[in-house]
Amino acid sequence: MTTIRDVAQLAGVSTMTVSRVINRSGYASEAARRRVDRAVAELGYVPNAVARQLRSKRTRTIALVVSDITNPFFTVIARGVEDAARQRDHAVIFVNTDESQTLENDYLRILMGRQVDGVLLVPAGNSAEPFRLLRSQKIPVVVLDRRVQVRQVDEVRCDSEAGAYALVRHLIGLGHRRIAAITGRRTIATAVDRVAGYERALTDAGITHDPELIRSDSFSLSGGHRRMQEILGIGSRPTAVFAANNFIAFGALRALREAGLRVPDDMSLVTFDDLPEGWQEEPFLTVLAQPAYEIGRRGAELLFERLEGPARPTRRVIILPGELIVRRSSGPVPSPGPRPRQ
Amino acid sequence: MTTIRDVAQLAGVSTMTVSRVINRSGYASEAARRRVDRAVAELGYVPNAVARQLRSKRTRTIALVVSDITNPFFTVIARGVEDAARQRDHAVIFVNTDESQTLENDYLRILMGRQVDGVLLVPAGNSAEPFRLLRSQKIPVVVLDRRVQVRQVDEVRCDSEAGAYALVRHLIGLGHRRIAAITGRRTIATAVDRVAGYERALTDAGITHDPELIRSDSFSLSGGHRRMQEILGIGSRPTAVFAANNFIAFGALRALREAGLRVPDDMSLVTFDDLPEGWQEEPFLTVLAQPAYEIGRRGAELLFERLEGPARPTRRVIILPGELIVRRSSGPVPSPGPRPRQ
DNA sequence: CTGTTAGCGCCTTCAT
DNA sequence: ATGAAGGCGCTAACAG
Repeated sequence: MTTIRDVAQLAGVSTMTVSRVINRSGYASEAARRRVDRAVAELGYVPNAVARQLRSKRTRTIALVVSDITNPFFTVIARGVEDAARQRDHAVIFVNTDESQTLENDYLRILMGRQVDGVLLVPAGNSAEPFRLLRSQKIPVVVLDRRVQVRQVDEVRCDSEAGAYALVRHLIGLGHRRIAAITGRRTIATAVDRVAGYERALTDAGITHDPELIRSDSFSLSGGHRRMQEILGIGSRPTAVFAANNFIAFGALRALREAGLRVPDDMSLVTFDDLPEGWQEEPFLTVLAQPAYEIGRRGAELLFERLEGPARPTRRVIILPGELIVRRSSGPVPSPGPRPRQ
Repeated sequence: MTTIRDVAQLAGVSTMTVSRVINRSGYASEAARRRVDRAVAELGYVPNAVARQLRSKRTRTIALVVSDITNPFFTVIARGVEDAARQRDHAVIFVNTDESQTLENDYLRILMGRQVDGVLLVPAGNSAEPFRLLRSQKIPVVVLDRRVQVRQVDEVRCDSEAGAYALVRHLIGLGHRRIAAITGRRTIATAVDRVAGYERALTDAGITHDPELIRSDSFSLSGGHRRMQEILGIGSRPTAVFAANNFIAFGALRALREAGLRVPDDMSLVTFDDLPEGWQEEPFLTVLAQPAYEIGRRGAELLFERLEGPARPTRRVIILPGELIVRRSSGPVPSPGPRPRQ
């Protein structure tokens, strides 16, 4: 490995001069500059960032902690984060917690050890522990996607309550009055907020909500599938379903198809989360598209602001609007009478 | 920040003893061990990995360089890499090159500076330059997904030629004889290999291939869309299309729908790459599913083997089989005569 | 079993 | 404009 000393030797100057030339800091004569540049090129010298980090106490590295990078929503967030980080010459370490608080905790300790400058976190639970941990080492954190109980933590997310409201109001506009909701675990704030928006839409329309129509499970295919089956089993079926995320929606869709029901002819279906163009053949679901890329990008920028000027004690919460995209999965209430299937 | 010295002081031992206890290396009396553990807990001490890295010359960090993490194929690879890395206590730095060789080069230099122990690379081009660069710093590299001209580089990928062969043979089995192919830029080996498999399948079936039916463009929605439109414009239309990846397939599908053609009634469509369950409503395309997770996982494992025993000079190439999944987008040849639409 | 010494590669500080 | 000394936090190597 070639070090700054090798360069200094070849250029016939001290290591300090090399350092100054490389970092464009301080003075250096034109002659010295040229000789150093030549030596650097000749040796193929690349400064050792680790040594630099040890000296400067900054790693120019941030971490993105999500539940599963395989979820398209988080993937797009990751891309937003990466683009913002590149602009500021920072690297990004990604980790997946699989929604496990234990794993999250383990990872945060590792990341702290690695001296990351900041953390973008999609919290696996609603504990304050991770924030205490990070604060104990003075590592700034920005929470993405989820609302959190902890005070004094910056957040960037989509407005879940308003988004759910828009989706359900759309259904009500189509004439639906019995509308089911399938949401995630109530320990995750988004699951709660989306139900809140759903309930407010019903209330505003003068519809009393039937607790039997609200189901909670994991934000997963199997969760959506299971709860949709349950809903199909109850006495007076709803005519529409609001799914709290894309996985739940696909699970529900599967259950509907298995039951021989057509969407939207027999049942309307709307959901949170759109898929990026290119990941779907022909968009079909009426969705509330979250600005995932922006959540990532702005989250990272908020973090960089903290890193550069830590003297800004005020907490910041950025709530981005979602976009209602009406497609073919939502339609008018099916006419009563004999079911249209044989 | 609390350092190893603080711990040593509180525990009343030397820093070396603390180091030994923390790393479970060398001897330490039960008493010393207990006192150190207590001190560590009391101070909330987290060892500084950066200092460790500087000393030990190993960062326990690998990099994954892909074109775009937003592509589901790479996302799943990333997950495979991350899981393998976690098992070995390594962190992963992700970067996106957007298929730009310049960006790739810039990133590799940055990663070298950060002293990553190894690199998993999906090369943006077919230049040998990145490999020279990495070799100059003795950083092991494993190439994922793509075949590369450079000797002595480990590779893990799916068998593109055989996969294309299987897809096209499937079409031939359905009776198709005029089959178009839309592939990516010929600078990328996978684009070439997939056409080779396509051609071999035709040849084996005694079909002379019409160069007019082979189109090359970027591996993108717009590429697939544009080339499909062209193909629809030629004199004697094909009855089936082989798309070389999922983006091309979706672009082609869009062009077909815009032209009022139904799949598979008017035209069959098959493609490389499946979407993970949960990202699609109801799987529709006949695909050659690549084992993306395995590509990532085994690529990382190959890299770790190199890192642990660098005394294995032989090059290794792991070629994983894809899986043909027949769905509804491929069907028999449409009967001739008046077109079925108005 | 434990401690001392030295130095990883770089940059801050202070001289010159 | 340039260089020498020193140290970031940790651990190899070598004493004891």
